Amino acid sequence: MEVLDETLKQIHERGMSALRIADVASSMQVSPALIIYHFETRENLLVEALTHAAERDLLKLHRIVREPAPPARRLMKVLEWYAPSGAARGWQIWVDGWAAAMRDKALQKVLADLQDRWAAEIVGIIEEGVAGGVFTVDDSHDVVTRITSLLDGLAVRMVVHKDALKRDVLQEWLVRQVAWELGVDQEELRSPA
Amino acid sequence: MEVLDETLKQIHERGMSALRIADVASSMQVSPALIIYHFETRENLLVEALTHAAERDLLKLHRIVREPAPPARRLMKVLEWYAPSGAARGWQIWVDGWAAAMRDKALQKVLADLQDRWAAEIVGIIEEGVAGGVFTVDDSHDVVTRITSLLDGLAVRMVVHKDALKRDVLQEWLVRQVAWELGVDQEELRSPA
DNA sequence: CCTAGTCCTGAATGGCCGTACAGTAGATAG
DNA sequence: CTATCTACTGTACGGCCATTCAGGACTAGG
Repeated sequence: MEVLDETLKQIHERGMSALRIADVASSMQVSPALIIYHFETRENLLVEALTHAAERDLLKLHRIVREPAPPARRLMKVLEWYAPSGAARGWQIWVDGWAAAMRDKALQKVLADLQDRWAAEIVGIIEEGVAGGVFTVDDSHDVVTRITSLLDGLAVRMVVHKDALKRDVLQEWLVRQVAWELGVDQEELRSPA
Repeated sequence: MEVLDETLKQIHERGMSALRIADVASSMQVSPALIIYHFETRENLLVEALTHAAERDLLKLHRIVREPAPPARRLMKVLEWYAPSGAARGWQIWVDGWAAAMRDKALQKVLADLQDRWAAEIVGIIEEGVAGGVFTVDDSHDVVTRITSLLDGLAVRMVVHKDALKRDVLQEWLVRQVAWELGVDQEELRSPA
């Protein structure tokens, strides 16, 4: 949906709480009333926009997970893609989303679903690796929670305190952590030149 | 300051972006104009409130750091206190703060200072431990960034997706991570019964 | 006393914005 | 051709809220 993309763009620029229907409408060259016509309320627009963003991310994630490549390779690809880059476009939205979700059940559900499906995909990769004898884990779900939590925390540092953390350092630390969690050598995870 | 405490309470209840001067004023039984009289603008009130919260946390932190106890003990005490509990009162404010700070330089500075001073205190403990031969680290500053990032990420899960993560599991994982980072045995970190 | 300063108030002001509503234009179908 | 439906618009309502302003009250210093 065009409107949802524009809404996400506006959220990225102004922040979720400052999103104005009038802005979205004028960017799309339609009347504000039309937005309400389709989405009923501003709240609802926000929820659908985040859902849309989540769905898009999950699609991309799924594509990587399906690729024909060894688990280690795919896992690192996922993490590389998920990790914030300079603009960190996607991340700003999630941080905004966390803040909003603390007081909004609908958003809470959207984020919880996103989180669950994310975790499930990664758990999948890891269990493939375990089955193939390359990874050794205690509880793959816990491992995923820990790895993604670390990533979230590091991402906050990049997004909030701009460039307090370089992207390649983040990447490096991620490799280190993953190697430890999965009982493999860091070299096996590093992407080939 | 009374007003700042009340402001923090309101932020906690309604969220930063929804804070209304009128609410703070009426809770304090004064006129809204008085708030503006003292703080000039709403923005400014928010910045000062967060600064106040940061200062309060840093004071508490410093008290723990100064205690006469082995470094390992003090480090765990700090992390136990910083970790979110059920209500997670403090944490909600920081998540809100992150979101707001992404678009507000003044807040960015407040949070960056808080972060730096936090890190510095913990680095202090770790270096004591290293000097005493109990800890082994590569770069103590990096270690702190990693540990606190993990904590932030786990905290998000507790605060946003309420109770998707039990407090004692979080604690457990923290011990695990710290033990690894500092090259000590987990048992040496666990708090004595 | 008087002056000046500080703290505080009530009552506007001004602007913003989500939302409701009544209605238009165009397409579709019977 | 008519009736209906859908997508859409302009306009206006209604409320909310930060901020301003013109003072009032109380204090302290001279």
